[in-house]
Amino acid sequence: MPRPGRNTYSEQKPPYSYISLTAMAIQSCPEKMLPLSEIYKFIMDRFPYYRENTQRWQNSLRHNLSFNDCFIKIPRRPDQPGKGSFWALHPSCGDMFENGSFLRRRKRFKVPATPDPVTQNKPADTTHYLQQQAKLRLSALATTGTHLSQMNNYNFGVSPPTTFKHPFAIENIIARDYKIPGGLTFSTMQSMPAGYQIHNQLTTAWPHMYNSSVMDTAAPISMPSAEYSAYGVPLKSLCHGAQTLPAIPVPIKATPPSVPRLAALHAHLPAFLSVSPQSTSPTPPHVAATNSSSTTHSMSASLQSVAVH
DNA sequence: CTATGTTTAATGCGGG
DNA sequence: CCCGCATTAAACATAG
Repeated sequence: MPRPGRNTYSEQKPPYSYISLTAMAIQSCPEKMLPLSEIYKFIMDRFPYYRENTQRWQNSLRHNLSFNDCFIKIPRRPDQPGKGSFWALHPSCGDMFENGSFLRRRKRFKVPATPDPVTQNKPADTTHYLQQQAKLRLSALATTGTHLSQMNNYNFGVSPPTTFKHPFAIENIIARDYKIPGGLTFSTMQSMPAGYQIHNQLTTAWPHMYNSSVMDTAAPISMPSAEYSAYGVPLKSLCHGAQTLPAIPVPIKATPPSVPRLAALHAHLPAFLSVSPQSTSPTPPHVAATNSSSTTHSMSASLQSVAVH
């Protein structure tokens, strides 16, 4: 019998699917991308339920990452130590939980079936496609100052990068809530449409989520480097602002059906736009050297020990 | 070797 | 009841 304590609630299974949990984790960090291990950590840090049976749910989680198109892999730069890639959300997957339920999406996000304007013999579309890509990258550059490391064939689809954020957009849930000592949170409550009330309760009361102070200390589950993002971009520029674009992660989804033309794509773009890790790395050497992987897990560790009891 | 990824298959569950 | 999404298990590949 779970004794009536603070943990009673916390150990129940959170009302989120692995997909939403993962999305939360990813959205929670400024870079909008995380390595697998950090995703695990995020989840375990705030949802005690997932501190057990790790083998089971982590396998499921990995399955989800690979299986769902809404997650994309971002390669590590050579100067990024560690195993595995970073995981990010597909730029055009939008708010997958607009329907309000974090357990079940109304529709599985499927990458626009790779209409493969390239593979298909559609020269007209192809050029358009390429132009789109170029534009995307340019705007990315303009807003974030990011230099892209690797462009792969990747379909952004037509849907815009989602400008308006739902009150229940993952960002808003994750967004550090402005806590009041009482444990309540300010959110967009006041102006919340009636239909959202129920969920709003969720966002305010999260019995499953470790919030208080934990959020504040453990939230910056940032990369080993606190100064630079995965691409050596100063975090400050990417940081904060849910509106910041997802750091324009450059996906590397190993889109199965060949991608021969990618090389061609590169060729058509200004060199600085299509910098691949292998090719001339524009990254100043000092950037890489600045921080080693001296990750600091101390905080969360102590927190966990607290929660265990 | 372990962590990370990819895939397939079975099963559960909810909504239309 | 069927379809589609989610969960779980498990085999297998690969990278560090």
